[in-house]
Amino acid sequence: MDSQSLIFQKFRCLKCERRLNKPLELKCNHFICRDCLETVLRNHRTNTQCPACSRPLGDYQIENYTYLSPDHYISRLLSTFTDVNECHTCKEFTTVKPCSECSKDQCHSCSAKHEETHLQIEEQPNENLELSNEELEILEPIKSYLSKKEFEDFIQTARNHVDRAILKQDKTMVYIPRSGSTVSVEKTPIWSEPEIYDWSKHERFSLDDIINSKPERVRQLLRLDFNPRPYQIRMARPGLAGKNSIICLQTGAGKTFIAAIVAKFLHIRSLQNVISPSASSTSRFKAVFLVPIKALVTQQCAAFRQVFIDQPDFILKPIDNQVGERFKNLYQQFDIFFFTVQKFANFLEAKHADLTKFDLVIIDECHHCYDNHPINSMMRQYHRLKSSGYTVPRIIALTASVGTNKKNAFDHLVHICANLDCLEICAIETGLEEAELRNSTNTPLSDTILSVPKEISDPIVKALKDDVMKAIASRLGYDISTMDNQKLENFLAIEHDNACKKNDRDAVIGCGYLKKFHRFLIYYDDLPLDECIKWLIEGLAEFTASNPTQFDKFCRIKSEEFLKRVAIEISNSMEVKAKLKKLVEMIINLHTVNCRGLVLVRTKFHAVSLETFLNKNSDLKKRQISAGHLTGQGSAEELSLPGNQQSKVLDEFRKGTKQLLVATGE
DNA sequence: TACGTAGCCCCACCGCGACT
DNA sequence: AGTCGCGGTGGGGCTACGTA
Repeated sequence: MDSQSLIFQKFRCLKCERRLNKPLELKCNHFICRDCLETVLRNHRTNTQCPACSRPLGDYQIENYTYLSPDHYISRLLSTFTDVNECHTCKEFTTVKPCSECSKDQCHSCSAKHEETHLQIEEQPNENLELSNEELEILEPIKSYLSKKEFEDFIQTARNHVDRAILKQDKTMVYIPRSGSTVSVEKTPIWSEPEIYDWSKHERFSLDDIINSKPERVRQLLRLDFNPRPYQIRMARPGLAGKNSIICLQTGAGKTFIAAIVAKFLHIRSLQNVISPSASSTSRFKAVFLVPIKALVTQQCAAFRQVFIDQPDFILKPIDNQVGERFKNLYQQFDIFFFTVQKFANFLEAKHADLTKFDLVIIDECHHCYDNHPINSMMRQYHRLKSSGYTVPRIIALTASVGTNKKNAFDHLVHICANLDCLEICAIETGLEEAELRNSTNTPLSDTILSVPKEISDPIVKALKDDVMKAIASRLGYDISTMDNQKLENFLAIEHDNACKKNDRDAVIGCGYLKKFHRFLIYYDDLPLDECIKWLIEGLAEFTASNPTQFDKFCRIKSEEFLKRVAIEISNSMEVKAKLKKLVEMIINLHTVNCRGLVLVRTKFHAVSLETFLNKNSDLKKRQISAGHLTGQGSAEELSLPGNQQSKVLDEFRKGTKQLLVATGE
């Protein structure tokens, strides 16, 4: 790095790693962008620290910053070097010029190459692609990796994939036509290859023996105890051939087995190489399987053990305690590792593990590889290593939902491909494979949307809105009569904040009451009255101050009036809500021996109270249907379920002591 | 328990184009 | 010129999840 770069290094923001924008000097003499400091303060709230030296920043207030005065040397220097910034292509901090086409900063050495990419795009007369400027911008980073032909193929594949994924009628399937696919390898159908490599006569087998063999043969060669499906073999091809690939397949279609087949092949071959004295490679094959959540570690590990059934000792069993330093020993002993991605990222960070020492990284649920997700931070390290000339592991990425989680599917897919360094997208082909998949997996028989008539004005809602809430609001000078749910929610949140800042006790209390009532109305929209009332009474208990003001008393009287009113309504034996009736009806209709049901709801409270409601229902009791609830561990509420209770509920559900599961998570 | 990562839903807002 | 509908965007508020 030349001296210029070293100086500019100093102008980097500690947080965003770009050139300082509105620089602020912290007490520890480190510099940071104003916006970045605000982010730090907002996100860390209590434990704010300088990103460089970890000195506490607790006494900083967003409102109190003074910008560095213009005569400060950093500001002065920055204003002199307006043409200094990070080069968009090589990421070096140096003198740059904005590109005349896309106005992205380019350094002197990159600008020519960069301009070429625009020329190439202009040359493409292919009107089928119809890329917008935004799309071209997205594609820019990956363009430099690819030849023109590869780039076109890639776009075509991405386009087809997205179109198919969006237009598909059957939501359980994702298609990708072979013609436009970048899976450009062998065109020979798997079945038509007559010659089969005979494992019994030779102790070695090659790549071709796997990719061109019938399932039975692959089973024999890889010593599996099941027949892989033909599409699984086809989708394993890029991986077997040493290419990074994204395997896009619906849940339950055997993504994990595809990865396992690749891993097993490479593993067997590496063992042969280790044994053979003439072999160039002397190290054993190492792979790591990364999953986003803990529960998947066990699940995927079990799937791998099924594939490595003859050599399970190479697979590290899931370990839930701290590994840390011990990882180095484990690395020697085992060949296949399973981790949550966060854990693995931590190992890398702490230098317990070294990415370059792995031959294969399998990334489950790879659609998360985006923005600041831990998977992506690991991939950033991968890219850094790759660009510095290190040998990096190959990637096999698994997902069921690429291109669907973000607002712009195309953008998402391309980002995922770029982030994962994958140019191959493997998905089910229309025709034979599609039919096969349909036969071998459980697909929904039907989906139905049931409509429930809107409830006609409920006396309880009316009483709360028109009487109680209105009265409290008008005392505070709010007009909430015209606000709908969302607006009111936002309004109350803001007013509550303001009141806290101003230390306006009455307004804080009032907003507190209104928020509770509003929440109650939202819950009551879906849930049985008794559960909601129970929740409300518990919630209102927090407003019993020791020395109540006039306004406190007013609010309390109002809410007591309301609760009395509700008690009367309940004693008049109100009808069960239409929605809930329909739910019970549906459960009874669909119920058969040994079947299970899953009810998905929005909040934890929904889950818990719906469970109670269902378990109380006499019609369900008669049929011996009982429900359990499953929520996340979340933060410190009594409604959260700790991990062990989660598995307990799931166990009951599997065993069949509970046939219904009410769970959060949409 | 606190924190930081993420997604989803809803609404307000904006710009655009078609229509009156 | 004004109105309407549409689609995209951004913010607020909620959630789940893993880690320390």
